[in-house]
Amino acid sequence: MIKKRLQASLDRCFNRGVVEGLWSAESGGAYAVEEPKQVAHGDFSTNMAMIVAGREKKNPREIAGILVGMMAEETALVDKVEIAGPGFVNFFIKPEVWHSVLPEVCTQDEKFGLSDVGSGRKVLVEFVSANPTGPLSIGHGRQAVLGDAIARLLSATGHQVTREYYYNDAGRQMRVLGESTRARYLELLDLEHQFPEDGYQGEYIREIAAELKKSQGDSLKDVAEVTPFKEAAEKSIFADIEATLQRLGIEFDNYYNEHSLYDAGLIDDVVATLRDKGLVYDQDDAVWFKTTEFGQEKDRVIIKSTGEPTYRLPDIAYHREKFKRGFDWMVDIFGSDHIATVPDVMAGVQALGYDPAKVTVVLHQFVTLMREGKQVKMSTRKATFITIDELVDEVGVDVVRFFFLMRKADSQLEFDLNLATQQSQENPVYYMQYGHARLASINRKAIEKGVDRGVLADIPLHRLVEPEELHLLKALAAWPELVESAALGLEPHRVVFFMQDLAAQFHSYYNKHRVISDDLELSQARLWLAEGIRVILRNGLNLIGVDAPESM
RNA sequence: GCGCCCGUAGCUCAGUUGGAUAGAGCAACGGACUUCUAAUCCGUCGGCCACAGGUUCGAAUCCUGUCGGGCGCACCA
Repeated sequence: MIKKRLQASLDRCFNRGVVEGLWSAESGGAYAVEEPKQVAHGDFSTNMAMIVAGREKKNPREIAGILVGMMAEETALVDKVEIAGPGFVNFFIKPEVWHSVLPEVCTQDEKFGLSDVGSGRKVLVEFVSANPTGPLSIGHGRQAVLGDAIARLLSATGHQVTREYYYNDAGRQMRVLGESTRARYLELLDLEHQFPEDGYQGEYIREIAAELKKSQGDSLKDVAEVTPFKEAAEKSIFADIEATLQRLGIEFDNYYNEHSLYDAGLIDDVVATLRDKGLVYDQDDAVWFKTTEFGQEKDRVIIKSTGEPTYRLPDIAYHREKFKRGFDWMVDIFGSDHIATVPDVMAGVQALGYDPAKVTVVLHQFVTLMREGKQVKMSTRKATFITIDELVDEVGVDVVRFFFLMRKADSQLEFDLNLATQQSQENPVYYMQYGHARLASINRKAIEKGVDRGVLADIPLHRLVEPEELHLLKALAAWPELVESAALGLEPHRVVFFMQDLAAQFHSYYNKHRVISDDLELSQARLWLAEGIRVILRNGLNLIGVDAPESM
């Protein structure tokens, strides 16, 4: 929030320079305000003089000098302005400005950090989208948590978010699922059966078959159709998936069935539209989409010679529907193994006359589970498969969510089970939760001791003079901007890192200074500082869907 | 062979649209509990940011190439 105020001041100076003919408007927006790593370089710093000087072919320090003169008039905000290095302009913010942050944090409370940068834009976040052929895997879990956190961030920043789960219950996969279920069913009845070669071997299929036997007896033994088995399996598996997601604290606004695209004739319509545009042709009994027109190496089949569409076609039709449904921004969250579909869908979107720039694909890399320093091998076919449910059973929801959000999406994620199960010390989840619990504990202690923190407006916040205190206040002030950029960049891991840093600052402060002391005024000021930190920690934990405990 | 992602401390990873002396956790070693929660803190050790060029006031960040790892490259999804 302070950074934005400074940015605004700087923009005014820049514009003034334009009006006064000191420089042209060209370099507007190209300069940055950042927080220097070195305290000696002030609270904020800008490279504006260097950027302007570069365009104007002038000496950066000369431009910086003009800027310093202008900014020195911003006395409400700035204490001191300095030129440094090759032409940086460093700003030292007045302490009372940092103090003024605290009432805003505490008054806005849960709302502090929320913004309306999204200005009500309609965003569709599509994630998980696993077909109901089995329990959610660890990889799905990462995607689920990532998508959920992104959706939370977007909601927090004034976007109108719809969470959608797209699935297909009609393809070959599902037929095999039905056949696998039937085989297990017949097996239970001691009847002759043949298990499909590429069938689903998981234990859950046996359970579904057992349920079927219980409810239907042997009445299905002569049914030629695979449908009842498929439907029973789908229903059961979907119920499990939803239960798993619910455990993780994830709810969808909408489940979109691929099949509905066929029912509504939208698949045929896409083909017809593309054909009209001359972007589709027939060859070898198949229908091809001229993806080469969109910079790809070769054209792709969208309808097989069997008459069945490939996955590309419904994907394209689905994305067209997203546009038609009026979304301003579509965020697709995919595992990296789906990377091949991205260019095809984008080409399709573009071919149909929509703007592919409105679709952002977040690709996440795989998760490797580590136990005792060794990778846990997983195979869908074999029994070594670990589900997200089992992982939650072992380490709990908070740890699972936190670990999945600790890394940026496009790096591979190593999930260390030994670390995750540790209830103490190294486990970074507890570090932040402990911080929150500690803060809550301070409040309880103050009440116990009869130290009333008083009314915020009357508290002498200028008593907060320690470097650690100003540093903490600075962090609180940075929270709204952090949320904003994490949201727009679709990067929840930045929230995690920010909070770890804040928690570290607090723990350090706690060990160095006492909040409650004989000095009532100072105690009150510090109690409110503690409250401010607690607000941010809690808001942050809420944002990533991790519990903020009052005590541990 | 081609495309995308990654390569930063012994390990796991951060590093905001290029910014000033590259950070954190873990591991290792040494310290701090009669005082608000020691699930904490403080200190020490640890780096040719894979490699080589280029772009410029300035590169871990951008461009090109090389090497190494992951994921794709179907008339599977």
